[in-house]
Amino acid sequence: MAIVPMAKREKRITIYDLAKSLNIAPSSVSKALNNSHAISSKIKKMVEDKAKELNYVHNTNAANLRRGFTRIIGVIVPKINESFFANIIAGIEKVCVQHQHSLIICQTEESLEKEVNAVQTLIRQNVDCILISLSLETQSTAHLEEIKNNHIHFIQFDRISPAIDSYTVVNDNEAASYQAVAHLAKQGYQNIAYFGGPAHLNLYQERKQGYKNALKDFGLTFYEDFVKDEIISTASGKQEALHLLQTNVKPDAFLCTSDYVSLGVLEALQQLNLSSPKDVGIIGFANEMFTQLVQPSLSSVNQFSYEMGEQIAELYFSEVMKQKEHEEIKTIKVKTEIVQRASSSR
Amino acid sequence: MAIVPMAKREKRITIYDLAKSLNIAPSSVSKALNNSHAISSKIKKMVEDKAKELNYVHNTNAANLRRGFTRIIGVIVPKINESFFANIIAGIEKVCVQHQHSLIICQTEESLEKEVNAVQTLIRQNVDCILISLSLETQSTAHLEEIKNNHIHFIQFDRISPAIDSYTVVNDNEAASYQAVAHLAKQGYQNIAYFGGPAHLNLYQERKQGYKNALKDFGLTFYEDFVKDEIISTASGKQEALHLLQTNVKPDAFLCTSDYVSLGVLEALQQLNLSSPKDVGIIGFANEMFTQLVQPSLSSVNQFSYEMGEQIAELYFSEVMKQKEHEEIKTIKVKTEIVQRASSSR
DNA sequence: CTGTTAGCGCCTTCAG
DNA sequence: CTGAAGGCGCTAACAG
Repeated sequence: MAIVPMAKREKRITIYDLAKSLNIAPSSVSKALNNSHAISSKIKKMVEDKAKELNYVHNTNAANLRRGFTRIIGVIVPKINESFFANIIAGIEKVCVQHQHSLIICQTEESLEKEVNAVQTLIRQNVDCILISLSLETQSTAHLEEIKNNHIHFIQFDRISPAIDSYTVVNDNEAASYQAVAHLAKQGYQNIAYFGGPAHLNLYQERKQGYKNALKDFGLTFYEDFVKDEIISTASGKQEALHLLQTNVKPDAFLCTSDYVSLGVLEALQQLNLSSPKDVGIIGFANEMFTQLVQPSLSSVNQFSYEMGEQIAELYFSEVMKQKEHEEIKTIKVKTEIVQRASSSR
Repeated sequence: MAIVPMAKREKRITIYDLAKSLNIAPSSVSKALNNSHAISSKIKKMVEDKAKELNYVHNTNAANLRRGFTRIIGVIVPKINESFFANIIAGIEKVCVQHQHSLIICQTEESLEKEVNAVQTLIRQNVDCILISLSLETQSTAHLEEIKNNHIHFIQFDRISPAIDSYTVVNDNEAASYQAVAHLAKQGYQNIAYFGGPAHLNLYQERKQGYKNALKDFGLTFYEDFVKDEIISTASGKQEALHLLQTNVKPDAFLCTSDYVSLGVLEALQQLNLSSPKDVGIIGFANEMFTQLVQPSLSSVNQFSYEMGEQIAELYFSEVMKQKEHEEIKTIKVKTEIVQRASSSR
């Protein structure tokens, strides 16, 4: 019985094949395909045509290995499917495509362990740059040092650690928070509570600071009990609001660092038969889609997440990429805007 | 004046460095690092320790080039920041991490041109598999053929083209739509309109078919004018609803293939001083977060997007990856569920 | 402007 | 189980 030969998997077309069939040198083919100026437009044309004819596909991998860089950017976020981060990724992607770069995306699900793994993976993939927003768990930065040690550029955004030197792109959180409180104060609210996230994150410290500063500037009383640092979900927002609203000295407004928390506060009000904005003012952060759809509509700080994504990527292409090591690093502040809706308008 | 030498950029540590410093062969190092069985655990240990000591970083690029595959999966979606797709991506990512694979993400922004480019890019990157949901514009499939020609696995999901053979992961759109109409009928609605997307997409054809079948089975009248195929935004939903609700024979319910369209219908009702569910029933698709927050809350078909993402990836790892070419392909249907809320409960 | 040469770092034969 | 050799496909450096 005859042995049936394996279907031979046709070999990939390489620049050598093109070179051979055109009787020129492989390096010339390479130059032609890379649009080098050191090649005649005649050869360029020949090569392009032949490449099309033979269905040549450039092997990015081989080129990467040879060149030492990849035109790939790694992005690490806590959750891909949180609209704030999804928007940022979309913005980054848009700009990266313009610059012919690809994007590898990792999510940490708020776990330091996964964040460390993600960094590892991206380093091994030889990405040119890592764009990262830290997980809630992250307090150490050894893994970020690894990025530097491997001479990979990196930019922190939104949830950053000041413990490590890097380019950063953030909102002006202190100012945003200040403005939110100022807004509440102007609407006549006097006892303003702050529901923020874990204080080890810069971001929340700044928001708290802006809150405190505004209280002082507007002559409002600061109540230690009104300041909560671990409120980041609808459930915890509701629970804590229920608690505070049944004490002696109660808040008449809430500054929440997340719209989801605002939602929880709103639920608490409904349960207590209080109404917003009449009894209690609410303002959140992120300007999620749903804030304009609930009753009453929720005021929020628009963080311009999509634009933040664009700016992160643009920062990379305009400066970081070109930069020699040990140059001056830079922080970009992305504008914010108070979106006043029903929940804080009285 | 002396010439200052450039800071020499220390060279990357390779398996050769490890081999040299341990007095063994590079191939042994490779085997050790890859957990080959053809190596003693003694050497394995030595190598691992030395790798740690010298901060060795595996160069995935070089390995990819040599091996011919990359453990990278490419994902192409219309929009990263649409929650349906964001959830799918998140689900895919979760499973890929478990299998030590990375994800390159591209968005087409509903443009065929960008879709073609994305496919190109991913092919050049030597991804092992492409997971794709088509743009609204996509009617040709030449670029998908290219994927096959380059022997790259691929799976279509949600917005698929039947014009090309491939694994697919979709909802049972016809059944979902049928159940939605059945639900409306049971609630006593009789004149049910259908607001769908472009009919060249399979997905919408199926939903329309399910709608038609249900009308028939429940003895409801089919009005040609109640069927619209290009309604995919809140604005167009509102506009078309305003139109239909001011004709002689008006619908008393709307099946919308998107929650955003449902929202538009709701706006139209408010403008016409009609109320839902009393006057008009509404049900949408996707079970977006906001559907439970608006007044009245909106019924919707839950498509289990995150789970769909997981299943797509699992399909790849459990079958597609292992498959020889020209084997039987397969379609996975992801369950759906009618989420009944106020807008269709009377 | 074109061609030659020499690796990038790794993995996979195949010998021993 | 270990080692030697070769090449994945490309580009950069240099020579002509």
